[in-house]
Amino acid sequence: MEGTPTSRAERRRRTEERILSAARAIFAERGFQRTTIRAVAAAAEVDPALVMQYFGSKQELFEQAVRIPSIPPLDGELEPVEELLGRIGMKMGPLPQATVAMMRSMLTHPDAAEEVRGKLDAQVAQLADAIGSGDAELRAALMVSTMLGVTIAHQLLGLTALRDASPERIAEALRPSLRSLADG
Amino acid sequence: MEGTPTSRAERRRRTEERILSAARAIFAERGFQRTTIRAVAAAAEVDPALVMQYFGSKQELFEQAVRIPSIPPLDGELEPVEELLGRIGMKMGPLPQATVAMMRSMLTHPDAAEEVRGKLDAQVAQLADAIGSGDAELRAALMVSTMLGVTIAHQLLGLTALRDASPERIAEALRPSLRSLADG
DNA sequence: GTTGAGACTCAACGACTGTAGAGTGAATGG
DNA sequence: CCATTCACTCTACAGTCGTTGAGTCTCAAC
Repeated sequence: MEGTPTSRAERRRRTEERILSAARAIFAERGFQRTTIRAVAAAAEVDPALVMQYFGSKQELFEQAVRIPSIPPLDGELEPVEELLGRIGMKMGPLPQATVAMMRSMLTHPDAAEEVRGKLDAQVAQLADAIGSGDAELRAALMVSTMLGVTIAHQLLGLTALRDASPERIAEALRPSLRSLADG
Repeated sequence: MEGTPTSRAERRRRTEERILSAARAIFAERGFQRTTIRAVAAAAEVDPALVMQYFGSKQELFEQAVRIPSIPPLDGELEPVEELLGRIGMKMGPLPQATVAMMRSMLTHPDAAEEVRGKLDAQVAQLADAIGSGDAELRAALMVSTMLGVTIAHQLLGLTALRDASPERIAEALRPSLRSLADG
């Protein structure tokens, strides 16, 4: 009968996911340096040595935990600028923990900085392509930077004026500003 | 004859300043956690114990080293919005190391986060006052967040599209966007 | 010149960290 | 039923950190 619900492979998979999930949460809350293998292990109800056995090193655990989603400040697959502006609201909503972990570490962990810079650069290039005109790259970079700043202020720092504001309200207030950057 | 150029008090003052300067530089480069009392002491060519003797703790060293300047993304003493927009260029120039240290630590060091949040909140309130209309506070917060994001992308992350851009060009490209936030 | 203060260093502590290796016990496969 | 695999734990090492207390050496005051 297809074995107990917990076969060996299945148990392993679940433990691994439990560790990754705990890691994401703690990395997101404290950043790379202040996150401890022991803390992750405790949150996952597992021995610290097991974390090492599965992921090899703290750095690799971070990479695995943070992998997958893209940085949302202004992502979008070659969508026209107008369409993108219409979707800012969604991009202002709650972020995946992996993204928060990445952003929280980016100013103090060189690898995270490199990763974020790369992703943002890609968004800039893509957006500049959609804009087209003269100094499109600069203006695209400012659009991405704006989204980055608002996201940080809203989600990571918790500016009081933004803390209570709904994503929709923020998006609405922000749209003209971004449009003026896109149009030039 | 007013004594040799290095009186006792004078020597002490200089050593203290040398430590503070080294601390500012290293805190700015690595953030709070990754900065080591030993590294600061080495950079100041001093024994680590002396740093403790002068400042009591790493946390106090940080506070003293980072004290003084205000967070510049959008500071200004009750100046009218237009005047402020005219001065964005200056605010986009190179930052004081103390400010960089503060910003670099703000996502991973709770005390730095609290400090930055407080200063930015104050700027928001001040700016909202200058704007006046309906949802002035939200729009002021978005202006401050925008400056924050551009500053981070430019000075801390080094987005390639912004890295080479002069402060003046950035300011010029950014002005319409900020104006649209200020006007509503 | 002697004394005392004060700038500064030496050596070490205890705590915490990432990490490694040997071990345990259950479940798997023959 | 037995041998082996494998998820998992125990224990410990080596390094680094913030921090401390006792010391040294130099200069100023009497």
